[in-house]
Amino acid sequence: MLFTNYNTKKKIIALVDCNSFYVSCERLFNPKISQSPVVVLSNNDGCVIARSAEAKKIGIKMGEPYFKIKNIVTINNVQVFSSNYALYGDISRRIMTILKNLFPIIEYYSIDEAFLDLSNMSIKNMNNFIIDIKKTIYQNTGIPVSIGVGSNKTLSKIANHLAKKNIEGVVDLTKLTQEEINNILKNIDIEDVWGVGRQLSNLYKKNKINNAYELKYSSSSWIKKNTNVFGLKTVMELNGASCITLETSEKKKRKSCCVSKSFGNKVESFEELKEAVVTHCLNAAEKIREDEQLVKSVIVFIRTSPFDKHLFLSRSEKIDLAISTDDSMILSRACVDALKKIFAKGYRYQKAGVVFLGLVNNNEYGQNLFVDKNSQKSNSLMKAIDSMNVKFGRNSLTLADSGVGHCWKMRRDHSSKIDTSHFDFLPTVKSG
DNA sequence: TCTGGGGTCCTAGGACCC
DNA sequence: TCTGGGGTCCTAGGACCC
Repeated sequence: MLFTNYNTKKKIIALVDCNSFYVSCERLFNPKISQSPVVVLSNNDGCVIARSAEAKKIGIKMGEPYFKIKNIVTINNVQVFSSNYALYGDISRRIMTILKNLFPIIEYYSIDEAFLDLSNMSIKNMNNFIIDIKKTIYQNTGIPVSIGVGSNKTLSKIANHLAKKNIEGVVDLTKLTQEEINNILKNIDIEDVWGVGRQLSNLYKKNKINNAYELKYSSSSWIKKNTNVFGLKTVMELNGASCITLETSEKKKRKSCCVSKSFGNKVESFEELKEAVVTHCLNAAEKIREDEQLVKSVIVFIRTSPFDKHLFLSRSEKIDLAISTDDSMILSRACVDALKKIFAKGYRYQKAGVVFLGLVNNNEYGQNLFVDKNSQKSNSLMKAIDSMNVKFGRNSLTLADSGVGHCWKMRRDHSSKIDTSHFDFLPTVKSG
């Protein structure tokens, strides 16, 4: 007989997810809109990326282009905001800090979600316990959250999906019987299962797998043959196994870094494209320097709008650097070289971007025979630029190639302009 | 007129080696 | 001379997530 030292103790995983996060952040500083329908738009005021419950109710869909819903917005007096990622990032850090202090085993899954491992805690009443977490976050930040608990990540996602719909805002699946869980899974549409996107849900529906219950009891050999290991893991987790582990490392470092933006107005000239590409390159360079990483190769891509039926163009060029670097000068030179190779006249470009690949820690790259003596000088120059930009705002100190006019820059017609680092935005409290 | 941005991971297929 | 086949590594593209 084969013995393994698997920890067979049942896992307890909680997923904390902020409700309509970007909307909730805007409401924090604007309590007057706490009952109104509110939406937050993507960069360039392009699409709807967050909706309040009221906005959902009047039929505004996730990802819908803003220009298509302008009528609904006017008729229903919907409050519209351009996205303010500096604000959302700041509120997110506050919430994650609270959670980290309470629960050391935590995965920061996204800007508004975290997985907690509660397996080793002695919790008498799970429902009361997670209601307390919810209250603590609300009291300290003003952001409402939902919490779902299950025996693995996939089931905690499903629990959270249900928690969003009930009044308490929390759901615990760990005390339920198999039959009770199955009845719940029968009411979860296949496309609402974590890890099942558009392609997979089409495939599943064609094969008569329409809900989470049917996926749970589908043939694993069929799943293995027709999907990938992720598909299989999802099925196993629906069956209660724990296959997708928590990524709990303090700071997950990037493996790649991409900065890309659509233009506020279409761009045709090489000069303007160059300005945009260099600006994106400098922003990406600042990000990877903050994480103390070096870049092995860069990709530059440009494209016209996919909705523009005439003259569609999408091109990219990759350049491998001789030596991994974090030097803005070298990186932007490489980006401009790449752009020269792919630029074509006569197109109305809608988007440009820069991707850094092969990121490594800069201390892993210490002693290179070919690192020239100027690199130390450049190092201190980069540090100086970064600290100036932290002090005076992004792009305040930059390279001449990144331009100064920026007529291609983003549209943000609905910004709340809230800046949590500024005294003007401290809320006023009146007493007596 | 106007349709987001930033990530991760997996797989197939090519190049190369022995 | 033997020109098959297995292994590894890399990359582009696709799918997924929020």
